[in-house]
Amino acid sequence: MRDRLDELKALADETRLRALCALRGGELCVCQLIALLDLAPSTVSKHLSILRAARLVESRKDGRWMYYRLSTEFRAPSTGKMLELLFKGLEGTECVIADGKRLKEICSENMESLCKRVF
Amino acid sequence: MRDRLDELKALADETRLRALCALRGGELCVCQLIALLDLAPSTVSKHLSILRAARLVESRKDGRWMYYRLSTEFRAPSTGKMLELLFKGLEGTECVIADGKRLKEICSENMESLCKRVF
DNA sequence: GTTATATTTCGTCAAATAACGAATTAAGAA
DNA sequence: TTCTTAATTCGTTATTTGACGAAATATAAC
Repeated sequence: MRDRLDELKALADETRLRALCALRGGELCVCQLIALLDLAPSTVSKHLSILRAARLVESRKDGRWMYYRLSTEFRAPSTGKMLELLFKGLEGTECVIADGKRLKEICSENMESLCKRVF
Repeated sequence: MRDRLDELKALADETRLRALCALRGGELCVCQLIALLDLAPSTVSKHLSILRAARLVESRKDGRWMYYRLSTEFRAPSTGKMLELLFKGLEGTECVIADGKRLKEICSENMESLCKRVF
């Protein structure tokens, strides 16, 4: 019950849902998520730590950069299926579409200059 | 997005999850839910109104009593499937088993005397 | 009608949460 | 080494949420 509640609480926030949707396309650097979500670095970092604590995302460090991606293994097998349904339900949402466009621009940007911009 | 968030926020609370699980067995009167959850009537009523606002439960009035049941139609088709997965993941949970036993006792009780007890 | 009773609404308080900036950490780059 | 920089942790503040009891509402019982 606790595990399932942690997952649901992690999902029940617009910013974190947007971050998860963005990660569907593959791993992203924290600075890219900061640019997308347009929030303070510390705020985004906190959101990511909540998602990671619920095991919804995993991370890897590469030099100065930290990359986050959707988890492939979850605390319960049903969680993965739930997420797929959730994402399907969110596809086509105004917000998700807008984020998708914005993310394309962000990903085309050079990461060094992106970091300069967001920090 | 807002609809989906309302649903997730409604689900991201232990008391409301317990109430939903209890309703899997069929509709229940508010006083039965009060007895199960062991919270103040006003508190339980608030939780139910949150579930209803998210369209996760429906209600019908019968005389002095108000009955709540799981919705059959949701805001999005995926919601029903998500709920099934969620319930499946919760089956066998210590808390859900305990509630199941307790609910049996509660349902065997006469409703008049149950109400006397909880109010 | 009046009274009793099941439920909801409202106001309040305490705890949890999301936001930020400042300080800290960890990893190149100079 | 020292400096820069990406990211996190910490401390504070404003907002949201969950709990309760008191008051209001609605319906049956008298």
